[in-house]
Amino acid sequence: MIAIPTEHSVGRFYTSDMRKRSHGRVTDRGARSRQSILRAAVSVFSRHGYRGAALSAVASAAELTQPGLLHYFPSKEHLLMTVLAERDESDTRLVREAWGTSGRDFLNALQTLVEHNTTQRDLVRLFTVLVGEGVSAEHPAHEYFVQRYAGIKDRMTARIEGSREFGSQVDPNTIATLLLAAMDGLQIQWLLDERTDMPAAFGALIEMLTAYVTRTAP
Amino acid sequence: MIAIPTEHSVGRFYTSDMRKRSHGRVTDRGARSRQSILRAAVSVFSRHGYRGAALSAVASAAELTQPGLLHYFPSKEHLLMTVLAERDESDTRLVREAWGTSGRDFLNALQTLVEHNTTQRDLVRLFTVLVGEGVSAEHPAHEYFVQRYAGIKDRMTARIEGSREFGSQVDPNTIATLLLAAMDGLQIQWLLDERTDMPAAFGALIEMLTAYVTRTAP
DNA sequence: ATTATCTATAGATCTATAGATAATGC
DNA sequence: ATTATCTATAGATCTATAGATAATGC
Repeated sequence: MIAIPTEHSVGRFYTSDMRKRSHGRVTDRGARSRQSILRAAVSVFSRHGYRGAALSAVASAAELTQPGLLHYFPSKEHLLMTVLAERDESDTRLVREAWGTSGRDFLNALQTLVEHNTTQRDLVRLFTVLVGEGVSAEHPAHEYFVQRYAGIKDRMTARIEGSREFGSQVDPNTIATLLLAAMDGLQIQWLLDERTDMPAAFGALIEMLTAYVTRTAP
Repeated sequence: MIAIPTEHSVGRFYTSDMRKRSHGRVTDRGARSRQSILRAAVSVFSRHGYRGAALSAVASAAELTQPGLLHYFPSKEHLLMTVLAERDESDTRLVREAWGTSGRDFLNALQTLVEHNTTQRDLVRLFTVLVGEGVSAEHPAHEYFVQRYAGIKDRMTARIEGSREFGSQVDPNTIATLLLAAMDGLQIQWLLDERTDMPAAFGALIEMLTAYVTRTAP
């Protein structure tokens, strides 16, 4: 779930507003604490989910008291949204590079991403847990995930449409849906059983897909 | 996520022990209340997850007070496990029938299941939310989901191995992993955006898979 | 001066238990 | 008699605020 570029605005709301309180000053110490809190939040949220995580647990993992944490993030919800926004940002950077130009390169980029994710257990679990909670309309990150998935799928679809390797025999949107579904589903299985070979299974999908679209015109 | 036969024992522990308190008697009224609680739990858990759901919310949805609910289930955790066990059971029945004999029938049964799931939004959301929370080792249903997925994958793998339609060119375990992943991932997307066409995307996978295995020997 | 952090605490839940009362079934 | 259900409540959290003290940087 980690990656794939996104640029919706949820991030901006929550990332920037915090540092410009009163005069917008940030000391080095403050910047370090803030980062420490975000790291701790990834760890604690990924293990307990948003609802199961106590702010005090995040705070103590960041070596602060719980009100100390709230000096940087006005509420638990703000902390959550900031974690999501900042993660989105850093992952985006990573994938944009791998995002080739030909249809074949596109599939390779996805495969690379799946391989990369096998080294990011905490982050994968974070997104899997949060999107699980987030399918409920009541969850604070629900709208975020709705937007995120819509954006990802749109970009993937456009990417497939733009490649002549994919003939008109397959519907780009359907293929995008399927590729994304496979990535998410594999992560669930991998988190429940680390012996699950995500790259192998995803590779099989890509091979079948490639074989399918090159059937008529190889 | 709903279905696919399972027979591990988690269910037995939690389903049966409740009715045989002291003398094991159950009045009609009691049986109705118990069912009412389970129905309410599906609804509330599916909307708030296990962690976000308050017993009092389940109780009032079942038209009982919160201590009234605890007369039937000694703890929130027992209620959760019973919901999972009883759901497993009823879904199992449904799918066993559709579970054909030839490899083609197997894939058809899965397709039918995906179609059936589009009419079961609450149940699909229940399992998606709970498995999301459950990927964390700290969650009470973690072990349940580990066992459930292992069981499902084993049975799917065996089913694929037993069909001569699937040549030796594909690894049965890989295919089982991929099919299961696609189902889970599609549910996430469908829950986030109901316009997602799960049957179409899953059908595309089946078509590509079928084309792939019949490539050499059609 | 401003930022960072702490202690103390209000107020809201939430699970589970104790014990009383109402309903049901031999 | 036994089961079903309720009221009351203990005890444990958990978020967020108020207000004091310590650290930092012009």
